[in-house]
Amino acid sequence: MNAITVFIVDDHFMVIEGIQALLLPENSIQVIGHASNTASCMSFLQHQQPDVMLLDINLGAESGIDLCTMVKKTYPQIMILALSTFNQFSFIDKMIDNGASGYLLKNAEGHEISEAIHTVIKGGTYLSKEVTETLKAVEEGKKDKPALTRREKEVLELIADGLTNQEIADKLFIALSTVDSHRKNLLAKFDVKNTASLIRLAARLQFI
Amino acid sequence: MNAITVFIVDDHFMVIEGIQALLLPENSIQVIGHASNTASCMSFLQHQQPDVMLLDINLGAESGIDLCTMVKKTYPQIMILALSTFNQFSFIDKMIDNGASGYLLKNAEGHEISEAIHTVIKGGTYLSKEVTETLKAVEEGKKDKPALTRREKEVLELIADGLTNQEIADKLFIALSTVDSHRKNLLAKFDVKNTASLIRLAARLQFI
DNA sequence: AGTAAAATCATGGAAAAAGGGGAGGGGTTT
DNA sequence: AAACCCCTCCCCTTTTTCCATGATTTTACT
Repeated sequence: MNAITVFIVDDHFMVIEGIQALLLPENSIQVIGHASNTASCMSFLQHQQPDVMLLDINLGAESGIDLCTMVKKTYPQIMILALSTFNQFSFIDKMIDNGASGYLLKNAEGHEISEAIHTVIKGGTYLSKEVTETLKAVEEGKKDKPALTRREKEVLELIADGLTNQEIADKLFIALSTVDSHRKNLLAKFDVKNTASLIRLAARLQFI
Repeated sequence: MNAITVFIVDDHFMVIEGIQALLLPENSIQVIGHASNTASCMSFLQHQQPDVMLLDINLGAESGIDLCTMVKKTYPQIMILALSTFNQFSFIDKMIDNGASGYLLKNAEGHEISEAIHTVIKGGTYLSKEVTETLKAVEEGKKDKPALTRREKEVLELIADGLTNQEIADKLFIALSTVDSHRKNLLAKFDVKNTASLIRLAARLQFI
């Protein structure tokens, strides 16, 4: 059986060296090259395609997420294993969406890398343990965000813009008392008791 | 002349391997060990002290910044070179404050590491080029942020926490009218006219 | 067509914030 | 010593928000 060929894309020289050192003792895996940016990666792939690609999601100014999409479009048979320091939902989600077969954190143990490579080559999906936990936490966390109605969002925005209830009423062509109602509902939904905490919480939850 | 001894602290196995691989050809530098957390680092230092320590600022759950302080307190002669993926002012600033002699980004070229090590061993300070630029940018950026006094920051935090002026006064053991004054000054400095816009702006400018 | 949710409006009162103006004491800088 | 900033405090007025309670009309969905 031939060794699995692996190509590494990372803008951190240290990491490329590290992965190579870690995979050296693995006879079933062979690192056939590496790149530190989009251009040199695509240029390499024109001549030779690995079985698995270890791809850092953060390539300095460039985006590993975009590169993932590009590679998958042209070479769908290459299995991509995302590599990242960030255990953040937005990244994980995007990479999986864009065709990655796994998400490996850089603090992975030595054996995890080869385990992940063997998993994805068989068509499986490999996620670091912490990553799985993050995905779960996000699912649960979604419940923490209050579900706002269209109008409530609108009013919230205007409050954050610094308008008073009267000004909001004028802008939306509704009565002062209506704005007051929406505002009360906002305070209730966010479970806060005044504007200051409302705005901070809304900001943290990315409503504004 | 003896080789410079180096100790590496990083929770990313790949990075440790990578640095070792990169420093291997350097005859003047010898890696004498590595650790991936605070405890094993301190325990190593009890038996042996390196000339230079490469210290990741982000050790998973632990903080490299705190470790830096600890090490410098007990072994002031060890030169510490901060290692990070993040080119962020707050980190850079804290590490330098806590006694680090340099700040190296992980996307450093191979030769940068040994260059940095040689610089700090001579008592100099080594900052990656991008880091220097960040520091400059922050200096300029400061002009956009209003300069708040100690007390104003304190009051701002408490407002954001949702406390009323009276509650803040009680907490800080000052009169209601004083809190009122600070609040008025905050509105003036941020050039806004009410709490909502104050909090949003403060959040965007990273005050809270 | 029926009903649940959302949006609309109202009244009245208490609490808090905003606006304006003034003032004294402590510390630092020039 | 004068100038300056910060922190402290006060008074008074107006505006705005917060709270309680209740009701009507749209809109959206089964």
